[in-house]
Amino acid sequence: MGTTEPESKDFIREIIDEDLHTNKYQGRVHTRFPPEPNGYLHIGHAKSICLNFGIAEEYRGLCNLRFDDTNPTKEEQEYVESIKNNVTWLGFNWEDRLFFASDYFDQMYDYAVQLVKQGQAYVDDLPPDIISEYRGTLTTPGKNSPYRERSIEENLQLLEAMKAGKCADGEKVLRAKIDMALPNLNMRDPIMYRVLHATHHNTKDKWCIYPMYDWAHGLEDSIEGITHSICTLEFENHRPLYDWFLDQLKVYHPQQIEFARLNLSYTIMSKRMLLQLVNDGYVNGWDDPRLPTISGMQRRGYSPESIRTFCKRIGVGKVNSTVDYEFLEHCVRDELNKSASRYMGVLNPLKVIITNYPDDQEEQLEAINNPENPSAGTRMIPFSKELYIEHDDFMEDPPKKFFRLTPGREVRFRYSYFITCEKVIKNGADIVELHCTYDPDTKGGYAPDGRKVKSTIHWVSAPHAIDAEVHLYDRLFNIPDPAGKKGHDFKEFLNEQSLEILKNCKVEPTIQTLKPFNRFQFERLGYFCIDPDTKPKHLVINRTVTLRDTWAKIIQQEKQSA
RNA sequence: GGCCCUGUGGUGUAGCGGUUAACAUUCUGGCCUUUGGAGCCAGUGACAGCGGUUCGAAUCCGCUCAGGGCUGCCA
Repeated sequence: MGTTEPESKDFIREIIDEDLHTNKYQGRVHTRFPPEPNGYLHIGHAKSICLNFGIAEEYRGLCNLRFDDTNPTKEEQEYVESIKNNVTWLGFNWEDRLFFASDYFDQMYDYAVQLVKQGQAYVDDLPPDIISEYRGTLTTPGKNSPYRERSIEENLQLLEAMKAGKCADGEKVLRAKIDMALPNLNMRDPIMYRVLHATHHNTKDKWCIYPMYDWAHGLEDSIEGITHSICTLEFENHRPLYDWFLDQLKVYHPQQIEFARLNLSYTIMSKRMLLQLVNDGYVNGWDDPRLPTISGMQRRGYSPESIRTFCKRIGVGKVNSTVDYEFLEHCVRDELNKSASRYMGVLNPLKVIITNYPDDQEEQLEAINNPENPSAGTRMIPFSKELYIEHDDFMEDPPKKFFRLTPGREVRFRYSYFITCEKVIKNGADIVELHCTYDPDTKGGYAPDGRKVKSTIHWVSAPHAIDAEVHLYDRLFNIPDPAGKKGHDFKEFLNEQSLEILKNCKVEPTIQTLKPFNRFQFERLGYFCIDPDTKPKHLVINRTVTLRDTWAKIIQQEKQSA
């Protein structure tokens, strides 16, 4: 099957094993997933969710869902709702541990006062551009602010004034007093609080100063008793600061561990870029099936299981890497192959008349729902004199490797009869209809005389067919790394053919029993799901991914060699 | 010309001083098949380089090279 990966632990689980061995946290394992509610979650976040919640499950520990909402100018309630939905949909449960950084604002303020009292934080009046200038550069040390040596008393009063709303945005900040000459820029008196007169989605107008990430994050972890604070590589240089704050405060001290975030080829993972595609109408909302957002993938037809398997199989490391999107597709196909029921649907219909089939007759034929899973049972599908087949399954003048229907050739119509094409009806160059005959002795698809056919094609009975609109999706970008092309806007590489809408599709009647988001396979075509925009008289179906298509590959190769 | 992190097939991972360097995916062949699906079999293909330690190095050490991150009152 190929889904059983060798038993080996990633470096994070090795660290946890070691901590358990040395009893560093009294046998506890407590992680957290800490999204900022400033956009929708994507597949990269799914990796983090699976890591954090997965570790908690494996070690019988706990994982908190915590919103890191320290910047009210970017955060919205809509995003917190979507994030909660996504985590639940992926199959994880935070139980009673839903937290917000903003729950701790009072406590954080008290800690800041403590640091001021210890002489390790001060209020700075320097304007932003000067603070930046004083910070120095990568290769030169910074300079001390002239306000750095204020008395503790004065700092206390000024901090209180900041909190009380006596300062305009940007007028003052609270800074940690560390060392302006340290090679790690993050340690050059980092800002702890800035003045921001903004309404917070949670605390409304209670605060007009908000904590910075570096100041807040370790405190959040400490307050919640987190043992392993797992974050992405770009925070590596922040770890000394994370440690410094907790050490100075002498509070419970979790361990920060950094791993490489996920990159996927032919798409983008930046929240900023995703927001742009959504806001500027390049896609139809955050849940557009072309987006790598969890909501988009859900709508596209990805199952939570397939995403979890994908996240597990890509592994966890410290090397920046890009996973082939083909691997993601492999993971969905692999999972849906086992779980999805099969149906028949025709995307580009070509009418077929079975000339020797009685005019008013119809039959119900038994079809297997899922050959990979006998317990999925069977269903009945109607057969009649007029059928639709896929236009691509007929060629009047076929190349030699084409096994499907051609003039004079006999093929099997799946689960029904052997059919021979006798006559092609054309309108100019367009093939509009096929006149065929069937062999009544081949009912069910077997010939009593043992003769074989080269191929089996799918079909739908015309009078019974349900009309459907099918959305075919392709990769969003034309190049593997649209975000990394220097000197170019990523939108230049948008794939114009990423969405193809087919309005004249014919599907078997059973499809009507399905509900939005239900996933299934159209035999020989791919995996699909019902779009939530489906209305009673208007069926909309999204294609998740095609089946592996060796015929398509042959055609492509011949085109290339021609 | 600073600091931090990282280099194993095309891609993603395993390897923890002795292995014919493993697995998955991709690609190429073949078998099988009432989905040109699935499944099965085979093949191509990697330890960044140079020194050192050692009987023995992908594994330990050093240097070089390469990639990534860091100069928001973003997270």
